[in-house]
Amino acid sequence: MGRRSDHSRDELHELALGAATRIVEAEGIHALTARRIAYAIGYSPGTLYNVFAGLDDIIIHLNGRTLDDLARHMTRARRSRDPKTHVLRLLDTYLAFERDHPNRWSVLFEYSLAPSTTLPDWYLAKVDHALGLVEEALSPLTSGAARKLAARTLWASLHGITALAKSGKLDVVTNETGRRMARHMVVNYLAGLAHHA
Amino acid sequence: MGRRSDHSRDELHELALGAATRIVEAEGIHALTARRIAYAIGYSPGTLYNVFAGLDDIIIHLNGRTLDDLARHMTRARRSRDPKTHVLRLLDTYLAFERDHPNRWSVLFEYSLAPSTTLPDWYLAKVDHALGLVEEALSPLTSGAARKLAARTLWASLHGITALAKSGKLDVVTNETGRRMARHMVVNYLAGLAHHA
DNA sequence: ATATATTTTGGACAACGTTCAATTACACCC
DNA sequence: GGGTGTAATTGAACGTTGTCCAAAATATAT
Repeated sequence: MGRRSDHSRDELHELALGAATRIVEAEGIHALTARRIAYAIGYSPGTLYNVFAGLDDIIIHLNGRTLDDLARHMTRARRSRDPKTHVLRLLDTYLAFERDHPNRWSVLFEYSLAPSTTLPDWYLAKVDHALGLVEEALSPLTSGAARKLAARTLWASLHGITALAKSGKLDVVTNETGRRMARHMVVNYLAGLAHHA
Repeated sequence: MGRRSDHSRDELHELALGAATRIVEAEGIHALTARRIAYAIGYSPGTLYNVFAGLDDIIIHLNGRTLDDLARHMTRARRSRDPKTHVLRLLDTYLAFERDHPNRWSVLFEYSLAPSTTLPDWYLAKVDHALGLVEEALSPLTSGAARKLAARTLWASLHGITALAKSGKLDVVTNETGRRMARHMVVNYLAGLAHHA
């Protein structure tokens, strides 16, 4: 079969990412193969390679989308002038997203692409945007480069807690313990920040 | 070829893990295949499946060994009655291990085995042992279940910082920034702990 | 209508984890 | 020593995988 032009390049891009999202959401990254995505949208594997550089490229785009969704979800947190209150609310939205989309969360953070491949700029911009939400919450407490550092530290720490709790690598059983650890970390870290300031 | 008895079952176990360690250390987990391990020790792929349940099993054993090495390395940190000093020294040994064995560190923390497979007890015991080193440092500050929680929170947070810094997912460039974030987190978290106590 | 350009395909390739019948070497007994 | 049974080892096979590419088919331009 030759040229079909049922869909434009952009439409194919969109279709493929939609199918990839559904597959990952339902069955995790193990089920995400080039052939499955292709057949799910009614095309052949080769077509995907006209639109994407490869499966890694698809996963990066998928993660970009997940990052957008996560950030959008976090914007629903009620704001507060009190950093602790604000960050804890952000934490709740973060954990709710992870609870509702565990497989996409896993791909976003746990999938490690081939070494020495750097993430594209548009992706890092999305990361910055999500981090901006945390920075905003910290603004009464600190500013400038220190605030950027603090937001990244918080973000990475919460990621570590969620990741290890989820993987069972901490001998931590219940889901509730993960949330307690995360809150515990936020409360004490912010107390330290406030105390040092 | 039939029975050779060049090596006992235990020797094969040891040989395979040694080869796996070398392969991962040199080329990362992508290079770790059943065939490569087998040919590296002069046996065929099938033989590995008499000794291990599968590649995942090999990786778990490999990680157990890495965990031992990491814990042994951390015991070299000089102790201190001051929790902050002690934990910062543990952090230095941790980061030194990650610097010297980046690929093994990645496999230890970033490799996610198939979902719903729980880690064996002997593995969790090793985790507990490493966590015990952190608990020890925290003993002047807290005790019992709170200390266990604090040690796990610290460990997981540092893991998150190291992991995200390493993967380039934080728009953080230099290695030095990772260390600064980790120290920043330890200092403020412990200050919060001390302040709340 | 013809020619050119662009999509799409589907099979090919090498490599993967894993399995297993067949083969071979060892240990034991007489 | 010779025979027998057991256990270890192999290598080919299976069904996958990501990726590539010559060929085919369609859209577009002339």
